[in-house]
Amino acid sequence: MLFPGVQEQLDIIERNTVEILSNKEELEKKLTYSFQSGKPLKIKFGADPSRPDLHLGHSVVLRKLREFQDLGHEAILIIGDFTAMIGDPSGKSKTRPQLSAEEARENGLSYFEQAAKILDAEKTTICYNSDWLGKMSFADVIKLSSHYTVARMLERDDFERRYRGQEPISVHEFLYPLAQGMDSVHLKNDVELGGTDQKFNLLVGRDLQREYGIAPQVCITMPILAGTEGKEKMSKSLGNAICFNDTPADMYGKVLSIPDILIQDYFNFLVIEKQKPSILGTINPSPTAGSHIEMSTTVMPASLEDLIKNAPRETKRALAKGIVAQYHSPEKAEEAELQFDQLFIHKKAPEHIELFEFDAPSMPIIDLLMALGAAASKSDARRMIQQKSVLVDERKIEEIAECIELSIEPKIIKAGKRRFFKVATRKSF
RNA sequence: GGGUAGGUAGCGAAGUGGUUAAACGCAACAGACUGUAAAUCUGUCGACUCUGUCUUCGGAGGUUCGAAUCCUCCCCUACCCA
Repeated sequence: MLFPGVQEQLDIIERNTVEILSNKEELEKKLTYSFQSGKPLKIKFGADPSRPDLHLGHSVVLRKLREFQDLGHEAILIIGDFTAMIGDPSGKSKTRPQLSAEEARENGLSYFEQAAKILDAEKTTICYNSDWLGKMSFADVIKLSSHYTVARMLERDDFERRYRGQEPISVHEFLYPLAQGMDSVHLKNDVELGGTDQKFNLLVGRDLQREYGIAPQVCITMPILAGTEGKEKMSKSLGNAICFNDTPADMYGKVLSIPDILIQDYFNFLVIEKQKPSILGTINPSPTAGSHIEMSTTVMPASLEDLIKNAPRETKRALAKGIVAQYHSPEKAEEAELQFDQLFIHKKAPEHIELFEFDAPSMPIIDLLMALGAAASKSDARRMIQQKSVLVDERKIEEIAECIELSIEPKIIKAGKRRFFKVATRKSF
């Protein structure tokens, strides 16, 4: 196995990271050993299968894992099915659902399928931590917990904050970092990746490896990506996430909606390194200065900072297109952009609208909205009509009791600013 | 085991016998505006057979003309003392 030079590897690995713990030299040593012996390093990343909807925030770490793969190292994705089965109640009173063994496996599989959009699936090792954690006896657990002290646990900033704030901390919450650490003991991995919020857990793994006589892992933390609203971290439950499985149109629109100050981070963390120049190259840095005059055809790609400053809109559009292209395809990205312009600039219905067919010659508009899932209740549907946000074939619905005639020829229903449905009958009456 | 404070709509949080379907904030939805699904402004935001009706304030009973508000029991959560 041939690896790139150690320095070259370091440069790639170090990019976009927040911290390398305990230090870069340790990583360098591992890389050097690997380079000389021809043995790939084992890179561990733990996945939480209780939330199998991957979003761009996850991609930051996954991308780093992919970079390791491309350098010839072994990526190990650990599905934390054991911990998911117990149900992690950290947070407040958010009784997390306890997953059954099957659900945990299923979610884990779904996680992997999504992660494969970034990882080299062929070269990824998947492990389920129930395989070893599930076999531990109570005695093993007590022994494990004896390796750590309460004081050290309380070093963790959120534990400390909760303790001082007289908020509850369950004993098993102390066990979570230890369980995660046991994964590292079991795998004997060389490096573990995680977001900065995982720093403590990563370090526990390092400590435990040492306690169990294994070479301690290097911990690499990656930045936490802000969500589309620009403040909180990206998270499905906060509703500010862009998911791998979002449709091209959704994804494109969501990227465009981020505040301008986020463009730089998104570009740096979410765009594949080698695609960056070509994306920057497509942006016309001075679109505002006379749109009909082509200034120069041989401009060097401007720097990202300049582009954001001078052409935020164009930069963001290129970013959005680039991201959609990654998760779908360049064609879909192009299509998403056209559709977006169509919808928001030209205020027209998109070309592809989902068709719903019914077995009735006509339906009250309220029932129709319910059936389409456009309204949560009849009251909700009523409200939408009262707010004059429902259009059938461009005609605004004014009457709550109105019946819509259905035919084989589909009608287009617009509910709100950007929800469209096509409705038709299955047969003629 | 003892004590204290609590459990209110998706979340947070007022209300402590009578215009209270329940203030306010967030989220959500809609409209206007916009390079944007951002920001801002405006409106909506329990359900229904909708100018009215019905069901909600941890659960079950009870007091009362009338209860989220008072009483009893139960369940749950947090903290303090042991």
